[in-house]
Amino acid sequence: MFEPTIKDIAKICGVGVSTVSRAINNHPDINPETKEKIMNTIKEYGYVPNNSARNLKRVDAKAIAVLVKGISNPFFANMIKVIEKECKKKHYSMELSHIETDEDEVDAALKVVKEKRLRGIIFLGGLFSHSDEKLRKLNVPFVFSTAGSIPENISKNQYSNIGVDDRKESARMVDYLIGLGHEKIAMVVAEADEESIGKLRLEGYFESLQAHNIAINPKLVFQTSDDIGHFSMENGYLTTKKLIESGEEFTAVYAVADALAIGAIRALLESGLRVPEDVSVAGYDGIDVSGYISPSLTTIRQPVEEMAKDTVKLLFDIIAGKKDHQHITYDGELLVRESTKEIG
Amino acid sequence: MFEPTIKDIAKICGVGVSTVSRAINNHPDINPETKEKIMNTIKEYGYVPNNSARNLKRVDAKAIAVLVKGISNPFFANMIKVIEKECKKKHYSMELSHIETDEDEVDAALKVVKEKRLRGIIFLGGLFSHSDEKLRKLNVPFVFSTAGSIPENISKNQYSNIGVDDRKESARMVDYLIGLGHEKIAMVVAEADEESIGKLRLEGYFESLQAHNIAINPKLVFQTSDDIGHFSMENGYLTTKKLIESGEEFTAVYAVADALAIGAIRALLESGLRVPEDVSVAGYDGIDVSGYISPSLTTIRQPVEEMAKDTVKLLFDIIAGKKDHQHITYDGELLVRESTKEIG
DNA sequence: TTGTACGCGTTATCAT
DNA sequence: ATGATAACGCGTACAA
Repeated sequence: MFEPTIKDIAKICGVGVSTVSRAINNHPDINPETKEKIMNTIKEYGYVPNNSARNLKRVDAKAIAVLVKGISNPFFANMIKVIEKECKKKHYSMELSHIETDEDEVDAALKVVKEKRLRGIIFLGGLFSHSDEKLRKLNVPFVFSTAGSIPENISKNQYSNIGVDDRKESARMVDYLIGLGHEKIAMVVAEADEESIGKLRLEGYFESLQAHNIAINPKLVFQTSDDIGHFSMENGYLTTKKLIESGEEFTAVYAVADALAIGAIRALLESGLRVPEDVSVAGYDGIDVSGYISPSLTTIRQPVEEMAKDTVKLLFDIIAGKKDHQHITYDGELLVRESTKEIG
Repeated sequence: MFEPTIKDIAKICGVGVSTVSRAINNHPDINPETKEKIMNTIKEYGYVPNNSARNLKRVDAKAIAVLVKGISNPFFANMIKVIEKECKKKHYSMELSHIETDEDEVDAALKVVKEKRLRGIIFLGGLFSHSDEKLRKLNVPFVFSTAGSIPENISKNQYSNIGVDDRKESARMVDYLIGLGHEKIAMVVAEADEESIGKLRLEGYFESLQAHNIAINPKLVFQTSDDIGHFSMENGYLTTKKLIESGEEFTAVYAVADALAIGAIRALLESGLRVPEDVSVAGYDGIDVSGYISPSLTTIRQPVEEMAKDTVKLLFDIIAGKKDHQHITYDGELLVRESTKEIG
C-alpha cells in the first residue's frame, strides 16, 4: 500500500512542497489554478496529511481540549455538546479526551497540550487534589467545570472554576425534605470517602440536619458498593435493598445522584412500599430520565447549558487576555416533582 | 515557561539523547544507575515527551482506536468499557475518539491511523454507506460493531462485522406483541429514512405484520422529530403525544429505542392511559434504565458484553494474521417485563 | 553501555 | 506566486 506524503504530491504535481502545503492550509498566496491541480492529485492519490508531523511544527493550534473523567456519566454528554457548539462558533476545534478514574487529569492535560499545541483546557468532572506546582506547569489557561465547591488549597489565580456548590445545594434538598415533615431521611451515598462530589453532598445532608436540630443517625447513611459502577442504578437498587432489610425506620430516601435514586425507587416499589405515599425519594443532577419515569423524580438540576456556555466563554476570554481567572458558582434548581410528598 | 526537550534532559544529565530515550522507553541496554539519575531529572524538570514527535518516528504503536458515532448514546458506554478492559489484557492501549453525526467515519479513521500508527480500528455505530475503494485505503484491519445487518454493497472480505440482525430482532418483538393479541401496534421510529438502524427496525415491523396477515396502517407509524435528539426520551414523549392526539386506535406502542419508549410511557400515563393495562409498550436496546423504571420495559437486549469481547478478540486475531474477516450475527434477547400484556 | 547523527512529514522563513 | 531549506522533538542504526 502506497502512502503518499506531501513530497510525493509535490513531485507528482511538479511543484514544491511549500506550494502543496499552501494548498492544503488555505494560504492566500497561491494561484487558484495551481491549487486546484494540487487538490485534485491529493484526492486522486488519497493523500492524508500526517497530523503528528503537523502538530510537531505547529506553534498555535486554535484548538482546546475537553478532558472528561468518567465517560459513562450521561450528565456530561449534554455539556460536551454545548461546548462543541460554542467552539464551532469561535472557529476553534475541540479535542475530546476521556480520562480513566484512576488517572491523573493534570498529567493527561500536560500530554495533550504538548502533543497538540492547544490553547486551553476544560476539565469536566474529577477532583481537585492537585498541587499548585503541578498546575503551574500547565502553561495554558484551564477551567474546571462542574467541580463541586472550591477547594482552599490552591491559589485561585492559577485556574478558573465553574460549578454549583454541591454542599449547599445538597443541604437545600434536605431542607426541602425536612420542610415536608421528614426527619428520618435515609441517605444513599457514593464515594463519600474520597474528595469528591459524594462527600460534599453528604456534608450538605449533615449540615441541614444539624441546622434543623435533627440528630444524625449513622444507621441511615448507606454507602454504595465499590464493586460496581459507583453511580449506577444497580448500585442504588442494591444499596436501598440493604437499607430496607436493615429494619431502620425512614420516611424519605435521598440519593446523591439521580441514577442511584432511580434504583432506589425500584427497590422500594418491589418491597411493596409506595413512592411517594409511603416513602419520598429525592435525587441530584437533573438528568433527562428523571423527568420521564413514574413517579418523576424530585431532584436538583444543574444549569448545564448555561454552565457549559459560560465555561467556553470564560476560557476564550482568558486566552484572549481579556479576563483573569474566575470562580463562578451557579445556583442549582430544585425540581419538585412527583417522588416527594408531605407527611403527617 | 521552560519546556524541556529530550536534548535538554540529556545535557543536564551529561548523557546522550539516546540514553534518555532508553530510560523513558524501558529499554534493556541501560545502566540502572544512569536510568535512575535520568528519571529523577525528568521529574524534577517536569519533562513530558512530545507525543507528536514520538508518533512521527514510531512505526508500530501496539494500539487500536475505537471510533464512536454519537457519544451520547448510553448504549455504547458499556461496550467501550469492555473493549478497554480487553485491550488492557493484551497490553494494547486504546484510543477513543468520537465522530460527529455528519462526519465520515472512514475519513476520520484514515486520519487517526496516520497520526497514531495504529494496528486496528473498531467502529461503533454509524452507517455502512462507504465505497469499497475508500475502505481499501484503510490498510489496517477494522471491525464494525453493532451495525445492524450486513449490507450487500461492499465486499465482505474487506472488513469484519459484528452485531445483531436488527430487522430480524425487531420482527421478533412485533411477533411477540401480536402473540399477545395486539394488532393495532403503533410504531415510534427515528431516522427511518436513512440507512440506519431505525430503518431496519421499521422493516422488521412491516415484515412481522405481513407475516401475520395484518394490514399495515401507515397512520400508526410515527416519525420522531429531526429537531431534537433523534433517540431521546423527549422525542419519544412528543411523538407519542402526537400519536395519542391523532385519534388513531392502538393497543400497543413499539418504539425503536428504549429511550423513545420511556418517553412514550410517560406520554401515555399523562394522557390517563395505563401501561400495560390499556396500552402495551415495547422498546429496543436493553439499556440499564429500562429495567428500573415502573413498569419495567419489555425490550430486546443486545448481548453487549459478549459482542464487545468478541469484537476485540476478532480484531486481534486479524491483526495477528490468525483469522480472516468475519461476519458474526448475534441473537438478541427478548426481555419480557412489565410494560406489555396480553389483551382480550 | 553509551553517544552521534540522520530522518520521520510537515510548516515557516527566506529568497527568488 | 513559488521553491529550497531549516527547524519541530524524538527514536534508532551505527559507531565507539
